[in-house]
Amino acid sequence: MSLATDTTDQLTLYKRIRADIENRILTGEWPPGHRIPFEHELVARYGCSRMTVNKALSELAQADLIERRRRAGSFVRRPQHQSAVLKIADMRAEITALGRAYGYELIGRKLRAATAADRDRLGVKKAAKVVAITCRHSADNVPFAVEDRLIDLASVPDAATADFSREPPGSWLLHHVPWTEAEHTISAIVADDRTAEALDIAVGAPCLVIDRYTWRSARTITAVRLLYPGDSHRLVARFKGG
Amino acid sequence: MSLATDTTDQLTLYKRIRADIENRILTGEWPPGHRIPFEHELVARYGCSRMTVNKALSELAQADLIERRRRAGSFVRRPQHQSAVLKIADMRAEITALGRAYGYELIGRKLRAATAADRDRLGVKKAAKVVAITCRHSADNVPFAVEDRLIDLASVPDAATADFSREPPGSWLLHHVPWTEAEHTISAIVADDRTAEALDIAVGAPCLVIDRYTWRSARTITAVRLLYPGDSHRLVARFKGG
DNA sequence: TTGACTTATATGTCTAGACATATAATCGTG
DNA sequence: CACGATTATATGTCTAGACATATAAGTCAA
Repeated sequence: MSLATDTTDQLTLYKRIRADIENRILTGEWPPGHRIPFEHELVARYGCSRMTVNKALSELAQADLIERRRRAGSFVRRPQHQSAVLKIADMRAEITALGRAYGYELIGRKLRAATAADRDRLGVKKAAKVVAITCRHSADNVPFAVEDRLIDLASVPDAATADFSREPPGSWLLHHVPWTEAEHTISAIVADDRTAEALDIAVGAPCLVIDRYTWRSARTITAVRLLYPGDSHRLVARFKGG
Repeated sequence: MSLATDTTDQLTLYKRIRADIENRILTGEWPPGHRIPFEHELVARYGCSRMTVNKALSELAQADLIERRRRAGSFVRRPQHQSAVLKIADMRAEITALGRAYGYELIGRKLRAATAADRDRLGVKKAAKVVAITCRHSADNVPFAVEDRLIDLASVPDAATADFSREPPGSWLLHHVPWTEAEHTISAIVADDRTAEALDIAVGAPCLVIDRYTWRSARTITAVRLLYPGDSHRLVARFKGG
């Protein structure tokens, strides 16, 4: 089997080298732990300069496919933990992406000094002002999810005056506070009276719960709880890895 | 404000350049759409060769923080969709990572020709042989999740003879069929009699359901349904992005 | 056998060039 | 004005070197 003739693509050299090695790893020809040829060997094999193979190997290392160790060489990494990329677009995008009509309804909005429960939810210690928002998202006029959100005004003062009667707080935040980090907790509950009514489902029906806690460089921004009807299978995540 | 004096870290030059630009983007100083200085400008500013700033910019482009356009320049990208990295380790790792004792119990294992339902679950059309496995994972002797799995023997013939009485099929597969792709569907149900008994919870209690469908280069491998007690908040996902 | 020192070596970073290539901007023409 | 041809330019890739640095492996003494 030749090295690089299976795909006669118009690839640049370093991309071909990278693809060659990637294929060997993905097909299992070079299993985890296997030592990749040294850079100087690849240089000889492909007849190019070391910078070129270095670029290919560096990208493979960045993708966690190989591990590079000084003096020792480069090695195929063992499959990492399966990690799924869960796309949680903002609700409007999520629903319109499904080809359904997006509907939004503000149920409640309150500006208040943080209660003990608020502080706990946001993970802050000192007293602060917060906005509490409850709203509902619907798809084709059917309830899709209810949202219960807390925004820390110390981090996002503009949220005090923002008009959430038309624009969902998630979309608003996405445009005003980019590049955040977040932590998600996914769980299931059975609907209580209030939830059942909001989602138009039966009391005792299963609900999917996503708690998302968002911050930005150690500053809390918002905590949100999303409730979905449990039978809807909407959190689809694809992942690559092994 | 100086360019690179805030962090006097022992970083290599290209990493410092990358960090400088990244900071400017993350702080909002350079908002989406902003044009990054041209390579030759950065060369002048940092007093280095073009390959060095090119490496910094290439990595930022790989990380989707900037977009590079020939002749036009490099531009700060608008925040992508929030995407969460959902780590779904194999169950043993997941439980031991929590510092709890892992327990495994095979409940049933059947080798059979695929039924219509099996084919549907696996997403294959032609008849095939499958292994159906039901098992339970426990943490500190408390039921943690029940697993209901189907393995396509056409793709993984070894699974026919593998001993799943000691080793969970997930771990086994992870070691025998690396580098797969998968799709997850997350939903919620209420426990029926069988589920309630298996998880040692009340009938009607909420359960979190993860359906994972795994393939490898267009070949179906396995379909698994995991049932967790709904109150356990174990699917924690952190994400970065905006 | 163990620990400290030395050496060899593979990777990490960097340079000062080069040519390729896509494309924004300009210029000319109908 | 519209449209096609030309040009300028920023990025993309590549080279043939260089020195730095971490570390596996070998060496030697206690």
